[in-house]
Amino acid sequence: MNTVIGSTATRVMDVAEALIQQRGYDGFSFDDVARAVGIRKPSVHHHFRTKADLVATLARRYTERFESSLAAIDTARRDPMARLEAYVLLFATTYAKDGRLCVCGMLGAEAAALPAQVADGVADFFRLNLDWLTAAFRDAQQSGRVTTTQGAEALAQLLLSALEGAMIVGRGGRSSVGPAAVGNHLLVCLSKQGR
Amino acid sequence: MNTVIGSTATRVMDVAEALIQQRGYDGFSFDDVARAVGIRKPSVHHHFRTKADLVATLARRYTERFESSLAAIDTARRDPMARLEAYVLLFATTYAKDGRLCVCGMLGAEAAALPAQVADGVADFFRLNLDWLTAAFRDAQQSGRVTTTQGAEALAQLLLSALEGAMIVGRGGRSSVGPAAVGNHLLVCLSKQGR
DNA sequence: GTCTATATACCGATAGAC
DNA sequence: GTCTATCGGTATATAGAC
Repeated sequence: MNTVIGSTATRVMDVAEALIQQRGYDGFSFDDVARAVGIRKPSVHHHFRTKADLVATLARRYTERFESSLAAIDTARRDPMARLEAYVLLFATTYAKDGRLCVCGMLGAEAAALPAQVADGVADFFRLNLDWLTAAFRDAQQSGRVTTTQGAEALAQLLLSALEGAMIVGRGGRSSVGPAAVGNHLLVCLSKQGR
Repeated sequence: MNTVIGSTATRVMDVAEALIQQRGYDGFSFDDVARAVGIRKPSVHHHFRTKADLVATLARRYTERFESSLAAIDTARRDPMARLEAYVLLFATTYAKDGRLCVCGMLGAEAAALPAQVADGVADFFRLNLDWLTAAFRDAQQSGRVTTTQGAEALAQLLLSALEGAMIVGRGGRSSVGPAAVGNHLLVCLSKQGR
């Protein structure tokens, strides 16, 4: 009996995900994953034929989990601003765990050097987020909680960019400021009260 | 007589800089640089003993050039909003050239896996930018062009994060939206007119 | 499903000739 | 300043035994 939770394939994805968030696609190897999981390198290949397979699968899982979180926010919150604040919290929670970056933020930076199937998965993540945020900002504007004349699509791009960028600036600048502070400051600026 | 402009060391840095902006620190090799410059791998080592030396030197040059650009903006523009718009243009110009990322944005994402001397250079870049932006936003607030109640330091973090993030979201999401659009939208939201 | 062993290629870096 | 040759290490990936 093994006390480690989850199948080997799941544990491989968990470890690879954390390594990508800290070091990027080119910054980790199958051997790194194998050591952390407690198996040998060829055993990793048994579960994922290539590195591209592993990361593409892992990116899809990441996006699906995000999709679930967005659905949960829609269910739990009615107020548009509360939904946007909950969205910021998704990024803040990731970053709070050892300064981990968004998986697709890290991969997005490396997109020009990624296998096509991985880059496709990254694009899907951003599309999902922008669509959800656009709807959320449209609601916020219609309810009068956000009064800028900017379009909802532009506000979605702005918030997503600010959150992804805050992780990188926070890490690179060794700052205590992260996506939580940056995201909430932006929401205050956009809301009626911030003026 | 050689028609290529600049010393070999300069050309090595130019090529390495472009490779970092497209692929990141772990995404290029001395051999890649050598081929592009038209020399052999050991000749690159003659100019820069290690990869860390090369990238740290290149990052310093990048920051110094940015510092010159900021000084030029201060000289050419008096209006605080015009200065901020010119700042956005610095990122937009970089991104407009084949979708290149900010050197220190890319390296910032990889910071956890970088040699110390490189990570130090990245932190210097962000510190320089945040200091300049903080002063610019303070001026903009004192002149009444920016009326949010948020502190200038927070607004500096917000704009820098939005610009760095816009490059990554634009690249990863294969979007036509980049730092120019995102940065200018933010400035409109923060300015008196945008309300 | 995991292992040992291995193929093949590339990495950063160095020695030493020209 | 550039080269050929090479070192030692590691990368992704596969073959085949258990």
